Amino acid sequence: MCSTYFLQGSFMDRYYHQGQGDLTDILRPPATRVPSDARQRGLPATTEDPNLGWGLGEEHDVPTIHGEGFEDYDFRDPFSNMKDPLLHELELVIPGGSSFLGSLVSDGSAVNHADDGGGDLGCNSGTYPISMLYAPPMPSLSHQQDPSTSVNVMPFELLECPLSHEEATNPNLRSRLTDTAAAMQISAQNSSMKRRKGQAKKVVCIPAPASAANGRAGGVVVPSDLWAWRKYGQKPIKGSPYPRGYYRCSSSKGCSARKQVERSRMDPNMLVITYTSEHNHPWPTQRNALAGSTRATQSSNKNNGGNNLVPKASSSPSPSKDPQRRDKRPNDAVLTNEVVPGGGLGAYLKEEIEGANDERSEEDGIMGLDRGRCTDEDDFLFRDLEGMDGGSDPFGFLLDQGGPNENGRPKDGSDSFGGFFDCRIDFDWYKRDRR
DNA sequence: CGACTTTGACCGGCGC
DNA sequence: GCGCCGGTCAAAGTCG
Repeated sequence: MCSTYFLQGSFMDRYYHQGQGDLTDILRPPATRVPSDARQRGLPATTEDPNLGWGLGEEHDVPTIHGEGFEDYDFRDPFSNMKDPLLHELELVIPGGSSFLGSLVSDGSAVNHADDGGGDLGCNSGTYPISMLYAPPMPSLSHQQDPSTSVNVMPFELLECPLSHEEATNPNLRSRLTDTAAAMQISAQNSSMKRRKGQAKKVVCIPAPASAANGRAGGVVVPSDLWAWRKYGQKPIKGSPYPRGYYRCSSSKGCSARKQVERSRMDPNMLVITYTSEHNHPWPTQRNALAGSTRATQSSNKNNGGNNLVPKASSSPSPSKDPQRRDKRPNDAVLTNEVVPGGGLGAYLKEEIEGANDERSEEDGIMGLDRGRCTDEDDFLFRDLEGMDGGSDPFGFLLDQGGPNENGRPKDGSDSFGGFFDCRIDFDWYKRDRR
């Protein structure tokens, strides 16, 4: 059996809605409410609950859950032996600085709420699930029995999977949750993960410029990280209508850090960013980050940087016989870097994905996207992106608040990803079976 | 000039 | 062995 664990939290909303937001607000989980019948339900009243083990002496956000099935949630189990799970993993993994593989404790009795027909999965108004930990049934990651806990210790690769608010709250869509997990599994198994065992890899799912997609004005927060990235490829991905962009670190020559950015196939409002390898250089200074970044900002204002608007001259070789190589890279995604002068934390990641609402046949959607199309909605998205507050660092939660040390590493010695886990976020945990 | 993006070609792993 | 697929390379073009 394979269980999928959902993390749910509202920190993104909280952070976004706070505008620039003080990182300390993210690093420190705020006191929040607990269901009045928490005791009857066996829920922890506060994070002091030793079974929950947050250990911060503050209440944390236990979501309001409506409908049947909620009784099946047991926040004390299977995490009864864990401290903050993310940080637990951090302790296990980060010191090596090269792997995000760890163990997640499961009692093997997770409940599948995707099929229970119950009501609200548990999203408070204005919150949405952030991510999902998925335990891929990889041969090398078979379950192990932990004799001390009598529960299954399920190695997992940290995947944070798209889960939209709508998916979480709409019972009709909830069956897709398991599909999402499956899609992530397929993606993972098809990816270099399988070919590069042991390579550090982290998948982060973050909200895309959802307000643009939703047509809401303003307030778009686009993820950024400290590093400067240069796009070196884009490919359509089988099974996904959205292409995947490939980026490598341009902050320093010879840096092997890479990331892949794609829009979630399940929720176009979510971005799935996959980081691989590590930076072998100090965090870029603002000056470094600025290098070569201005054009990206400008080009994004013109849809795609210009190339796709003016068809490339016939200098390109003739199309390949390989159907995959035949004009299969739609300009669906444009992700560029933007640096915030004085912002202190470097490059924005700007993104536009075209065709999020396109209705395509699978064949067309995956293999035959028209190149160079750009919808009014995309224009709107760009306008929205331009309206971002340049002084904010919307992705700063990924970074250790203390910044890097002289070696370019976060002060705690973790790798560049570690800062992400340094953030204490009031996650709520759900467990869910995946069949 | 040097940064960027775009995009067809190339490469290697994997399944059949 | 072949084809599919994901990841990368590199030429071409853009931009400040």
